[in-house]
Amino acid sequence: MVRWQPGTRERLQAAALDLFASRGYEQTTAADIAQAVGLTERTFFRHFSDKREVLFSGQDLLTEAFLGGITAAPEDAAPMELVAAALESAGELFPGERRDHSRLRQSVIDKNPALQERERHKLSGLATTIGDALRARGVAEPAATLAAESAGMVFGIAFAQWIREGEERSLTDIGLSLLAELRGLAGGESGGSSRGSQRNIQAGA
Amino acid sequence: MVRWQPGTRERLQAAALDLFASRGYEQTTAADIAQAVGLTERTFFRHFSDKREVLFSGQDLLTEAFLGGITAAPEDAAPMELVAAALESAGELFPGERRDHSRLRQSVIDKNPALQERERHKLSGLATTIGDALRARGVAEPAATLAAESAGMVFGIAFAQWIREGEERSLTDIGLSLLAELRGLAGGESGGSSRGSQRNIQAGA
DNA sequence: TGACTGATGTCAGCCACAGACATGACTGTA
DNA sequence: TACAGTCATGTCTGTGGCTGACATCAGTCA
Repeated sequence: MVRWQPGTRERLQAAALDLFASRGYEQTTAADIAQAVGLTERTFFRHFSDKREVLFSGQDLLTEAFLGGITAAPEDAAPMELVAAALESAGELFPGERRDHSRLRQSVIDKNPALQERERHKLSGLATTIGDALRARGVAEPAATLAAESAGMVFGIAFAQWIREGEERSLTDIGLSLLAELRGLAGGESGGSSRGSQRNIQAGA
Repeated sequence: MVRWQPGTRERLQAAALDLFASRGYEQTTAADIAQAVGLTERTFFRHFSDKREVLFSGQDLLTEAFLGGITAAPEDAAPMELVAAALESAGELFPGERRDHSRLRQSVIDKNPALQERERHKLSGLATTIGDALRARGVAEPAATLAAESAGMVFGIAFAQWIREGEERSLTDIGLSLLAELRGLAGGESGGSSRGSQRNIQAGA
């Protein structure tokens, strides 16, 4: 098992993040990254289906966390409670120590539209998978799709807040708080006089 | 104004959709599309920033429709009411006659991940713009972001339903119905016994 | 020992896309 | 009429993302 240096993917990912952060994403070629860890461009593309993907591995772990939260929830949980359970479970994947790394990674993504596209796509795939899980648990349409997409949406907003400078709450706390806010927003009197929502708490509070 | 054939962009778009639909997206080169309307590849890329973009023009119209709905809403409308207004306004952009064209276009997109990425990205950009509009109207965070993303999310789901075979309701009807469903889902008793959501109406009903 | 496997290298090629410059209507103006 | 300016287009050339085909070669297993 030591025929070649192990952890090739990880070394490529680390080198890629380094180079992207220092030199910029577009200014870094796939060959640069490969060369940085003593490999060839061709090998890079054997490990990652495309150049962007080197920043987006580990998606499966996130998906599994969401799914795990749903599976572990009580049998009679309502859709939005399943979403809450999923968010809690996913939040555990991002302890405080990971915040700095996430920040660096996100700063790279935020500078490049192509990377933002991929990020959205991943989030969207996550929502699709959650939707499948909800339907498998018997949640009907369109509730399953709405709840699943809401989960992805809340996670995305929560994550963005989590890595904001000065933010100290855990990802789970932020996510659950956003979910509560959404419930307040959506559940509000449909009649139409909820000026109250204008003075809602700040996400950063 | 007739120096060159007018409507170059539109002719390129039509040719692209044709070729993508018959031959497949990846099997169609930018040069193929250009040639189909008597132009060169270079000219194609002067009209569209990249190959995918030829399928995604007209985004501005959609954005404007959403924004128009928000602007026209009563001063004291709650965030989710603004979302409803935006959805109504956007729905008008897609009358029944456009359904078939939308279906064809979507069938191409559904077959190619790269195109799906771009589609999500556009929807996400739309949500961002809506968020700005909501904040400009005084909606606080995180309500503005949540409402804006919800608008994009509902629009996306509604659109997918609108082009489903057999669907006959208008896009606006579907969108408003989904929004109502979301409000029911989210607003439901947070206590945790809404088994009722399992028998919610089908989107296709 | 020898067949086999699996990660890697090498080579050649396609295509998306971009910069630089030329062209050839057509327009406005003197 | 002539001449300069504009603008969409063509031409040429180059880079980088990505792929298929084939070779290599260390280690594994029969």
